[in-house]
Amino acid sequence: MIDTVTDELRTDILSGRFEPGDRLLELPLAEHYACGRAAVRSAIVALATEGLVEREANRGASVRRISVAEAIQITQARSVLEGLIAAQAARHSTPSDHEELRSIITEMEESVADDTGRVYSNLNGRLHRRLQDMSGHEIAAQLVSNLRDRAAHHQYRLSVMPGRSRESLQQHAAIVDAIIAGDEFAAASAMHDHLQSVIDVLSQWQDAGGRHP
Amino acid sequence: MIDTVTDELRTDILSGRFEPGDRLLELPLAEHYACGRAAVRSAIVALATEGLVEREANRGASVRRISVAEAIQITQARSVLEGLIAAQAARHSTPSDHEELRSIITEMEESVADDTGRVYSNLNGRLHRRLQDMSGHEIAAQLVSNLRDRAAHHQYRLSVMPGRSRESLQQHAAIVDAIIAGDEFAAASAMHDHLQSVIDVLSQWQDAGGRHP
DNA sequence: GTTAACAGGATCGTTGACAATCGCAGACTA
DNA sequence: TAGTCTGCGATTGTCAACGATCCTGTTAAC
Repeated sequence: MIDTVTDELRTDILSGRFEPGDRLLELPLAEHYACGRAAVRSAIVALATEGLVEREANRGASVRRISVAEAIQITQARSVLEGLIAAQAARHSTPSDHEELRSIITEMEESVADDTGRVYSNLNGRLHRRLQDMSGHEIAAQLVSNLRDRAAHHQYRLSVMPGRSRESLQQHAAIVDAIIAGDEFAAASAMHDHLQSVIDVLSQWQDAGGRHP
Repeated sequence: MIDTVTDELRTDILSGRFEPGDRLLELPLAEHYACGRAAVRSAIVALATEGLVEREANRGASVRRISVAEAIQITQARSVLEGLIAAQAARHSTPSDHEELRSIITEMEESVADDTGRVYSNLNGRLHRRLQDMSGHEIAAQLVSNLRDRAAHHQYRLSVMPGRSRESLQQHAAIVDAIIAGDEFAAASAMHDHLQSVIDVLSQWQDAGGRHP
C-alpha cells in the first residue's frame, strides 16, 4: 500500500496535479488516496528523500520548488550521467536496439514536421528511457530518472518552446548515430552537447530573472 | 525525531554496526534508539529510497547487500559526478581553499610515510568532502555522498589494501594541482583517472569471484 | 496606530492496540 | 519416508486517539 501511494503521489506531482509550493496535508491526501494517514506519511518521507517534496518539522510537507539555478545543476548532473549511459548504450546495444532507436527518430521527424509538440515530448522521454535500459547501467538509470523528475516542471516549460523540438531532433539523431556506430566517446559527447543546449536555455531564463518568456 | 533516528541508523549501518544482510527489526531498533516504532519505520523508508536498506512487503527490512558489480557501477557514476565537482571546484575555489587542499595533501604524505592507513582513509574522505563544498554544486555533492554511502563497505575493503594509499596519493595530488591551476578539464580528467583505478581494483575482485583477496 | 500577549483552531507527531501476513514446526497421510 | 496440511509465533501493516506545536486572528495596553 505505502509503495502504491508513493507512486500515485509522485505521479500526481509530476503531472502537475499538485504544483510547486502546494501544501501536502496528510488528512486530505489520505482521503484522496483512500488510505490511512500512516501510508501518506511514509509516501511523503520517501518523496522527501527523493527531493520532490519539502518537509518542515511540525509544519508539514509541500511540493518542492526548484529554482532555475537548481534546474541548471540538475541538468549538469544529468549531462554527465546520461553521457555515461550513452557510452554504455553504444557498447551494449544490439542490432534490434538500433532498429528501435532509428524508428523513434523517424517518429520524431514526423512529429516535428507536423509540429505536434506534445507527441515529440513523449518521444523524447521514450528515447531517453530506452537508452537507460540499453545501457544496462541501473545505478545511472535510477539517478537520471530521479533527476528528470526533479526538474520535470522546467523540462515542461522547455518542451513547449516553439522551434525547440527542431533543434533537439538533430541532437537526438547525432546521439543515436553515435550509438549505432558503437562509438562510446562520440555518444557521450553528443549527449553532452544535447544537454548543454538545455542548460543554455535555462541560463537565458535565469538571466531574464526567472520570468516566463 | 524521525530525522535523528534516520541519521543514527544510517551512521550505524555505515560504521558496520549492522552488516549487509542483517535484518532490521522494528521493535528492537525502537528500543535501541529509544523511540517508537513509527520513527523507525520512517527511517527505514527513507534509507530504503536512499538505497541503503532493502524492504520486502510483510517481511521487513534488511541492510542492502551491494555486489561488486554494483559497486563498479556506483563508482562509474561517482566518477562522472566527481569529475563535474572537480571541474567546478577548479572554477570556484579561492586561494584559501588552495591552501587547505595543499595542507590535506601534505598530511596525506605524512600518513603514507608513517603507513597509517586509518588516518589516510579519513584524509581521503575529508578531501573529497571539501571538494564537494568548494564546487558549490549541491546536486552533485548530494548524489556523490549517497553513492559513497552505498559503496562504503567496498570502499573500506579498498582502503585497507597494502600499498593502495601510496598509489592513491599521487592521483589526489594530481587532482589538487589541476584545481589550483584552475584547469577544469585537467581536474575532471585527474578525478576520472583516480576513480578508474578504483574501478580497476573492483574489477579484479569481481574476476576473482568476489572472494576477499 | 502599533505592538504584545493570548486564545483558538488546524495540523503534525507519537503512542498503543489490533489486524493481517508470513515462515516454520509438527502432525497427519499415502 | 516424502509430501502436504494446519496451527502457532513472530513481525509487519493499519488504525484511531491523544498530545505537542505552530499559525492566525483578536484583544488590550501603551
